[in-house]
Amino acid sequence: MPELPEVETVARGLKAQLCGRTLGNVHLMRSDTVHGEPGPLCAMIRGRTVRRVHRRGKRVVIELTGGCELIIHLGMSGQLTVVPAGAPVGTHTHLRIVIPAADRELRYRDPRRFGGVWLLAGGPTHIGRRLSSLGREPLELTLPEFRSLLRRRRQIKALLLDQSVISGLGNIYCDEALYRARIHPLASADRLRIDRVRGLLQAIRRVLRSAIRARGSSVRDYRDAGGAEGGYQRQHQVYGREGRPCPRCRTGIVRILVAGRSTHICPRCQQRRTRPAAT
DNA sequence: CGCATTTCCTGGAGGC
DNA sequence: TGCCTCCAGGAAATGC
Repeated sequence: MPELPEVETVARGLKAQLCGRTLGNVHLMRSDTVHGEPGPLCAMIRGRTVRRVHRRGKRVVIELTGGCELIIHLGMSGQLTVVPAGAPVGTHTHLRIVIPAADRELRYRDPRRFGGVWLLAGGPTHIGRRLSSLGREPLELTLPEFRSLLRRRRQIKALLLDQSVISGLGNIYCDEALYRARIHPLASADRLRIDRVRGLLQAIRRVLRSAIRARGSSVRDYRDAGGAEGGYQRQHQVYGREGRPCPRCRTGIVRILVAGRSTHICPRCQQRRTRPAAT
């Protein structure tokens, strides 16, 4: 499930392959994967050159000349790869963009179709407005900013998963960060003491940075821009480890449901506690 | 407002 | 082997 570290890894891989390249023909096999500006996608992007590739939240952003951008959301099972032009086309490949000078293709494949591609035009200001509903980048948050985001009476995990608040965390990294910070996912965000808030921000940063270093988590479908798996799943301490011992205290990891998501906790390390009443 | 539930979609896992 | 059901989850919509 591509979250921030996976999308960052994909974006970095694409950057190396795409920056400075001019795009050629576009083969759109499933038209409902593309949204945004009207008009034939091919006509809109053919001949444009890739200026920059980066990540915003869980989205890959490919900036093209002429003030237009391709935004790709990988959903659950989306893969963006650059392959030799003649490589066999896998099932559920919805979009191919030829890179003529490199004799390669950018391919977008998404079996479960939770992802999508947006073509945005009209220059940076217009595009910025369209992306303005995305929340803050977790790796850029300061402690005071994080504190202010947490001043709401919401389950902490539900808040962390809310992309309009913080953009980039998904189920895996929420569970891993809450475990490392020893916070119960159902704890109310506005009742966490400052030391817990500090610890949580630190845990989020550490988990995300380690996961980026390991090139993401390949639990099921995730592959990077070169088709390779990530390695961070080997460092998961709670996610997908129901029944196995907590790395800290050996208590069995338990799976509960929070915000409609399966959630993995150590019942001993992550106890629900309420703040003592003020006297 | 917040939270639970449902929807979209498909492949893989497990039951029989 | 084959068929069925269930499950995973990001995000948006709906209901309470």
